[in-house]
Amino acid sequence: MYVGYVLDKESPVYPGPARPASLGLGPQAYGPPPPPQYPDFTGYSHVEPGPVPPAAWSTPFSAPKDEWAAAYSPGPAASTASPAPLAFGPPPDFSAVPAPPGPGPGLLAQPLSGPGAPSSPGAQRRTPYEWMRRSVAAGGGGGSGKTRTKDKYRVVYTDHQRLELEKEFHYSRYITIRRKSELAANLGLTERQVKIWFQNRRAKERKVNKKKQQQQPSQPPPPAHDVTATPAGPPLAGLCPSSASLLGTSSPMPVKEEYLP
DNA sequence: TTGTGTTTTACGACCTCC
DNA sequence: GGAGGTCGTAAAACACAA
Repeated sequence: MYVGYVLDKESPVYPGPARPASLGLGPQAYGPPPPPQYPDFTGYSHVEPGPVPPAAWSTPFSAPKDEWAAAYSPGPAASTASPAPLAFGPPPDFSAVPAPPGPGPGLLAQPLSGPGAPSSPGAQRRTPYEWMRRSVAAGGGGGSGKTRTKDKYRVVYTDHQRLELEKEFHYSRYITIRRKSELAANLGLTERQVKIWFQNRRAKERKVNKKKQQQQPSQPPPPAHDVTATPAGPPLAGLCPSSASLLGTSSPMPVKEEYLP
């Protein structure tokens, strides 16, 4: 099935910039709106000219966004940016997104210096997003030769890689094929890695949401339009059996009315 | 320093859609 | 049949208390 998988395994995890940074994740990078497989899904369109960010997730994800803003504006540099709402709108120029403290100028404006790209040197021990600094000790992430079992291993993504992935995730829970390709090229990851990262990220979000709901059992279930979880849930009932099961009464994942059949 | 709990990559199984 | 979704899980990486 995964033809490229073998190649992935045989090649360095971080083959290096596959494309010049000038490839740009600019406006065009947000290319075709919703993934073709989700024709009904418009809330996270990359080209939607509407409010920024798309109202669809501005509310449901307000909390995460706050954390997001806090996490990415820890220092003076943050003054130039409020990554939260602004960075994920149909960005006039994505490269304008401020860089996190550390690696350098524009996040996507410069090519990766490699897997070992330095990460936030000034990061503190405990930050809202610990991952922002974790990879430092891990040898800058990928390609450090970390071994697992015989042919299995896992690398630690660099801060920059995570940052960009998070940004994309906050813009849209489901990445388009095109964006996945571009992101992979720009971050020196494989498309497979990007895909899996998004899968894991969604899983994490579901887990967090589930936890939140369990912690607030007394609260009435949120209205259907209150999407506290996977708002984009492209699969939804008809598309994904797993998600469909989540739509049941016991589901901790309320679904926006407009996405319901 | 070590033990333990949590988070992060990565995969396989299974499912649906095209 | 391929691609990509969820779910469950393994194991490395990491944080932190003792």
